[in-house]
Amino acid sequence: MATPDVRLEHLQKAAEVLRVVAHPVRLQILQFLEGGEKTVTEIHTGLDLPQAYTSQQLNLMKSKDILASRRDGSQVFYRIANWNVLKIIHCVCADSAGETAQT
Amino acid sequence: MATPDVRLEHLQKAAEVLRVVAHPVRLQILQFLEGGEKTVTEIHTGLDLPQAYTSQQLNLMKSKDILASRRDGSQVFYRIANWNVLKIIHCVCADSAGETAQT
DNA sequence: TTCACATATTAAAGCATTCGCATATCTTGA
DNA sequence: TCAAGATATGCGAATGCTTTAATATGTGAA
Repeated sequence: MATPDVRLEHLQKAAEVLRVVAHPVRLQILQFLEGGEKTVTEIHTGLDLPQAYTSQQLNLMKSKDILASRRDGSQVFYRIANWNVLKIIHCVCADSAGETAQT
Repeated sequence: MATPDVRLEHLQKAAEVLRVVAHPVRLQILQFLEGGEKTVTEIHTGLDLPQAYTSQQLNLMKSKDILASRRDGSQVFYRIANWNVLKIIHCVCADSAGETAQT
């Protein structure tokens, strides 16, 4: 019995989160962080990405509350703040993985 | 123990599907189709969208195998073909809904 | 303060998406 | 065949995203 407009707002916000997640590099980072928090250096060397580029993606995801960060000295640790995005990844990876092969 | 490259391919494909889903109108259409197949007219009048625009979005999602269609006379019925996208929607809606209010 | 390391910011070029509009195609009934 | 309803297609301007490169800032040690 709710007006459809209420849902539109939800969908708007949902789409916003999805749009950020819908990117190969950002998906890669999120998977990498599934094992626990990591520094920027660990991420950009571990995934072989330029430092500045990595920092940009991290900050983008942080601005959408998908990631959170913690500073320790000169290093900054990033971690997953919105674990629903991980569920999303598992859904969509189960999807494309299910058709091609198993891990 | 797999090379990371194998996963990159997956992520690339996953991101592609996600990018199509990550759009308010397309999310709206997908939710609308959750109840079962509907004609283009039902969709575009039900959601108050221009017909041509609706058809474009439907065809885009069909081209990515998210939707499938069936013709019956002059009408075309669209239905969800990839039910994983529905799971995705539920994840991301549970997310944004959980923080604001319940229905 | 100065150096070296870690991280963040900014600008810009190239490319893709969005969405409205006009119009084309397809289908059925008269 | 013609008209009308249902669906699809092509075009284009505005907007947004991606990515690189250069550079700035922040931190700790000497």
